[in-house]
Amino acid sequence: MSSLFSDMDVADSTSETPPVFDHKNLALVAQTNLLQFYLTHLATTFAPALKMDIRESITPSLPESPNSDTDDSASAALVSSTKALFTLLGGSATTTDSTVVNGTTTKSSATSKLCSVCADKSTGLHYGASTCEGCKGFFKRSVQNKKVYHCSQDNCCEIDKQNRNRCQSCRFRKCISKGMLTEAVREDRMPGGRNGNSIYSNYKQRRSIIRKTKDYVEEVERRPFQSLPSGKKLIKELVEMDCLDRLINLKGLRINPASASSDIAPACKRLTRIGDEIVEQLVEWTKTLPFFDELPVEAHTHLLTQRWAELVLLSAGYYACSVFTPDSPDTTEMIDETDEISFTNPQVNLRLLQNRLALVLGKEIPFEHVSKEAGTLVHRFTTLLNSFSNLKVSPEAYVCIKAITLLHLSPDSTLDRTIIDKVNTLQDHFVKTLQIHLHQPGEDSQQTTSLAQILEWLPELRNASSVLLHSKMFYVPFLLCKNPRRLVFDE
DNA sequence: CCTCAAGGCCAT
DNA sequence: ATGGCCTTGAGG
Repeated sequence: MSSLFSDMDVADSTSETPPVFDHKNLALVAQTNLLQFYLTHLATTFAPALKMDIRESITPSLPESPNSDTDDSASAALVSSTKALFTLLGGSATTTDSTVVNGTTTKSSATSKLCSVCADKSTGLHYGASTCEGCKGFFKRSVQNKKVYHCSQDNCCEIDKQNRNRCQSCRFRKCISKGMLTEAVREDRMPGGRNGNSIYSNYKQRRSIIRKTKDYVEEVERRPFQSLPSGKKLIKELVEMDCLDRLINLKGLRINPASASSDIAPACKRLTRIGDEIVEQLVEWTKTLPFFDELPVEAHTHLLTQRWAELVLLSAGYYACSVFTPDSPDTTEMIDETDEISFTNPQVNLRLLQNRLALVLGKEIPFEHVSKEAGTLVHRFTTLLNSFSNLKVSPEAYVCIKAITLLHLSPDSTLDRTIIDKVNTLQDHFVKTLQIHLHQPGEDSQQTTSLAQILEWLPELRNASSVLLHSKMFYVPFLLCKNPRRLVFDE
C-alpha cells in the first residue's frame, strides 16, 4: 500500500527548490487516487448494508442549503443559517438533560406540581424553578457554602427522586440548567420579603430560554438517520473512535536510530511515507464514523479529498492545545532548547521543525532552507494555533468540529442531489449537537466559547489548509506536534 | 390581611 | 448533608 504513494509522486518534479528536501511533492492527484483506492477497497470488504427505506421517510428540514460562489462565503452562509439558533439560545445554560423519557407529555398542569430537578413533589418556585424542598435546600446550601462538586462519572448522571443524592455535581448542574439562579440566594441571609426586580426579570428571561432550548433539543433528538445515536451518546462515540494519537504519532515520524543515520535514500522515502500514513489514518477514521454507512463510498471519498487538509490542521491544532500547556505566558524569547510548541512565535516552531527534520532525515538542515520551504506554512499554522487555543474547545466540541469540517460541501459539488442533501442534513445535525453541547453548564464555571465563535473560526482553518495544500511539506504540523517525549522508543 | 418565596431549625 | 416543616416580611 505504501508503495502507491511513492510510485505516483515520482512524476512530479519541482526543481525550483534546493535539493535539501529531495522528496517529491505529494500531488493532489495522488491523494485523490489513493483515497479512491482505499475507500473502494473498504467498500468491498465492508459491504455496507444500505437502508434506503428509512431515509425516504425523513424530511431534511433544511431551510436552505448554503449556496454561495466562493468557499468563504459558503461558510458565512453556514454561520448565518445557524445564527437563528444561536440568538435563540442566547449564551446561557440550557437543559439537554432528563431525556424526555417518561412519555407523559404533561404540558403545564402536572409539570408545575413536580420538581423540575428530581420530579419529586414540588412545593412552589424556588430560586427560579419549581422544585421540591430537598432540591431547594440543596441549592441554597451549595450556594451559601460556595461548594464545588465533582462528578465521579461522566457528568451525565440521571437525577430523580431515588438517586438525587448520589451525585451532587450533576444535581447542582441540573438545578442550574432548570433555571435556578445563584443570585437569588441572599448574601445577607435576610428572611422573608421579595427579591429585587432584576432577579425577577432574570427568572422570566431564563424560563423563556429554557423553554425554547427544550424545544430545540427535542428537535435535534429526532436525528436524521435512525442508525445515528442521539445526543450525548453520539458525541461519546465520536470521542471514543477518534484515536487522535494514532494520527499524530505516525509511525513514519518515529525516529529509528538504526536507520536514521545509515543511508539517505530511505530517509527521504520516510517523508513520503508520512503522507501515506496521514491518508491511511484519515480513512481509518472515516470508516469508523457513526454515519459511515449512511453515505456511499463516493461521497466519503469526495469529502475526504476536499477536506483532508483541514482535518489534518484541526487535529494537529487540537493535539497541540491538549498536550502542550494551553497558555504559555511568554514564549517570546525562549527559542533555546524548549521542545514546546509556541502558540505565538513562528520562529520557535521553525526551529522546532528544523530539529525534528534533522532527526527524521538523519542530517542537519540549514535554518534558511527550513524557513524558505516551510516558513509560510509554519507561520500560518502558528496563527491558526493561537486562534484555536483561544476557543478552548473540549474533546467533545473537537469531535463535532471535525465532523462538521468533513461534512462541509463546496457549492460546486458534483455529487448527486440526494447525497448532497444527506451530507448537509448530517452537517446540520452536528452543528446542532455542538450547539447543545456548548450550552451545557460546564463543570468549571465559564466556558464562554459560543457556536458562532467556532463557526467563524472555520474559514480561518480553510484558508490555512489551502496553504498546506500548496506546501510541499504538508506533514509539517505533525513534525511540530510530535511530543518529543514519546518518540524515544521505536517499535 | 393573605400569598409567595426567602431563610432557619433540627431530627434523621 | 438532607429535607420536612417553620418563620419572615415585601407586595398585592
